[in-house]
Amino acid sequence: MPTAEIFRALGDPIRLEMVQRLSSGSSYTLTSVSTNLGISRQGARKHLDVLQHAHIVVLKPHGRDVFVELEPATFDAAKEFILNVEKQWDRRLAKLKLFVEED
Amino acid sequence: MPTAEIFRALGDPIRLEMVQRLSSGSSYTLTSVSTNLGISRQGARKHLDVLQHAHIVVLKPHGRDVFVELEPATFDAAKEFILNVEKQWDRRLAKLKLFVEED
DNA sequence: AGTATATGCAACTAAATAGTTGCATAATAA
DNA sequence: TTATTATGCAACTATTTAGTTGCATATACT
Repeated sequence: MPTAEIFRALGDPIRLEMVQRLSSGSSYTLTSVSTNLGISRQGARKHLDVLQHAHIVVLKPHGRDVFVELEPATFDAAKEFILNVEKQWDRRLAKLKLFVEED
Repeated sequence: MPTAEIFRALGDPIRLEMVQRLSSGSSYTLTSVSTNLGISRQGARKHLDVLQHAHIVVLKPHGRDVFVELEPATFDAAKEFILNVEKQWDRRLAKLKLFVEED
């Protein structure tokens, strides 16, 4: 899964809200994740498609309703990217400091 | 800065590439960040606008050229979000485990 | 002074996104 | 069985995005 697609999926207030609900709440079906977001059920459903394609979420049909579950493993790629950028940036600054200090 | 906007800015392969260059490389001007991306200078410039509005990057004009610098502090919001989701998710699983085990 | 370089700004197009409404269907509840 | 609920699918619109080209301008180099 390309990192950009994960970030892209997280790059929307409604989808972030969904993720937050899923991470903290108990059990969620499609409708329960989709209510009180200020948009229609079908609108919300499209957002869930985005999260699903980015493997942030898994949909598990169960009788008449569909349960939505978070897939926390996916966050690791995003986390790694950020941590790496910060690490490399720190190294840059360290090198720069050495360069400035040498004379 | 809303978290979603930061994620959104990172949610594109070209912008991710720019960020990676900036985190590791030495000194970058607008043109040097914008070359070898497969798009035109003006196309790349628009991506830099996105990164700038999300405060991921700062532009510092200097004579005829403009230097581009990373703003690593901004990544903290994104990192916090991810860490929080993972933490809450772990708590959920722990609680669930307790619930299942109790009888 | 004249040329080359780094950048900015604007107009335009094609494609993707976010959202809607309407209708259909399968599973549950009364 | 009839009504209700959870969902799916499709068509449609408005807006945003990604990219382009063309032209203007200011700084730097020779």
